[in-house]
Amino acid sequence: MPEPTYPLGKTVVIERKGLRDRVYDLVLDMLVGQAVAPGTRLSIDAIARDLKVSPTPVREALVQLERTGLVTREPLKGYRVAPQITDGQLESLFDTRIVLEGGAASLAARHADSLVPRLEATLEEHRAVTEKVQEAARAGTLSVALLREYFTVDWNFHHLIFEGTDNPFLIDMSEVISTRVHRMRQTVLSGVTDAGDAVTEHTRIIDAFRTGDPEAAAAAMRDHIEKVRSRSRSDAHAH
Amino acid sequence: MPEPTYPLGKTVVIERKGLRDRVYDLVLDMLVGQAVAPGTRLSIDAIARDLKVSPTPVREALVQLERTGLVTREPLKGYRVAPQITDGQLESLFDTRIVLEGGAASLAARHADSLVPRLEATLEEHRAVTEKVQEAARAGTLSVALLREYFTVDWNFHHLIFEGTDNPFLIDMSEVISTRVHRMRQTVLSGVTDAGDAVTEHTRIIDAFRTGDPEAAAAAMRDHIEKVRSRSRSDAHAH
DNA sequence: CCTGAAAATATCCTATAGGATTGTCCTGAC
DNA sequence: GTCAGGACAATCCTATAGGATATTTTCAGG
Repeated sequence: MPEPTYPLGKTVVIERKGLRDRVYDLVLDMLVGQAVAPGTRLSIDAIARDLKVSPTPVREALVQLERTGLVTREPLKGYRVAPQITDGQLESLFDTRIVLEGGAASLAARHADSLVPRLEATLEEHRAVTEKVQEAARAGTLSVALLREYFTVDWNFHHLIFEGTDNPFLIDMSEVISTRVHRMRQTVLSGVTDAGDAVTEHTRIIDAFRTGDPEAAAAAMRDHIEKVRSRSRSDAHAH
Repeated sequence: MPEPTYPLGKTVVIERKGLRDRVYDLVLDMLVGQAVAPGTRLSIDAIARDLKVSPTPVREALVQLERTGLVTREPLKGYRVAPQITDGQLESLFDTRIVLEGGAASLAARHADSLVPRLEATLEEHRAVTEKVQEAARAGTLSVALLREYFTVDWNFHHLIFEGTDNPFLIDMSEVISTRVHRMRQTVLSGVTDAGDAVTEHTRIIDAFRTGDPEAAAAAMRDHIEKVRSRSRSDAHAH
């Protein structure tokens, strides 16, 4: 006898998470959200007291966070917010992005047909938010919330391409890149000068996808990231 | 007053690890060592009883292992050995390797001078072990230990190139690849047919590094991995 | 013999307690 | 004033206990 089907529309899968996962989400939001000084101690007991939970789930959440590179651990000494990224590491991060995202673009070109419309939709959001940012910048009322929104839609474009590869390993690695990039933007505080450039470069990437040539898509992506790198350098120098 | 320097020769850094890290190492060795059936339950309490420790450090070790993809977790249900890799995932894994290792070879070519000698040394080991494997295969006395030794020296070559990039992010990602590749070889049990081919292909990679051309190194690496992929396919088909 | 529900067992998850280690502060000697 | 040594506090780490959830077993009814 088949069980009755309930007309729930889209069946929303209820995520059954334990305390550990909720603590993880909270601490992660705190790290990528408000800027917290690198090197700050993350006391297990203190966090537990703050969140009104026992230290046990907090410990497990921090173990999980350690793998993302956002926090570092010294045995018997505790956890700290990962130190500020050095110039050398920043270059390494861009090198890695060029390798990873260039390759992802090449692979995603296989499914360009279904990918391009989604990229266009995201680009439209990106364009809209960019206008709001530029407007606010002229008026001198550039809020942190708006900046965060801008970073999010910007990254959404890159993330879509990773998902377009349909490759679980690459998608997994994109998460690692994502946290590092977001954290970098917090501290370096760049990304305002390139408000317009990013949109036009993303447009070129979509154009490359439309040709269906994987190498063209990869080249457009590499070119974009190289330009982000050079803009980032001049920002740092202007500091 | 400078503190006295102790003539300890090479100062061995004593790793201060807690119980958690030792449990992690033990379980990891068990997973990549002896073949354990995918889907096997990893009971926290059972492992704790086996190792004569409390469940707490075991839980944290498993949280850490979850990030490597070797084990999966279902909240409130427990941990399991990650399921057998599917054919589609295997293709994705090779795609990722081509992207990642091709890019790594390109970047490592910057330091080709210091890298080539180390690659040659590892290749020599690889060649020696290969002969032992072929000999044993002819005699019909191919032990698991010898096979594991072969896989190790084979991977050492690839790992050296990652280290040659001097890029912490790429090196980190190579670890993820490493565990997956080792686990795949356990189950697929390939790698015997290509005993000779791998050495010659590695030789060609070194030759490419000698030219100093990053693109040549990347191409040689991509070519090698593509060949490993096709050999893997025919092995699976022969099964 | 098979089906389905209820009890029993095993397991996961969180909380609490205590030992071990590290960092800090204070005192006293040179 | 500077440095060494010791006591105190804070923190990490492991162990144990108990509630909550999942799984297995048992058993009654068809």
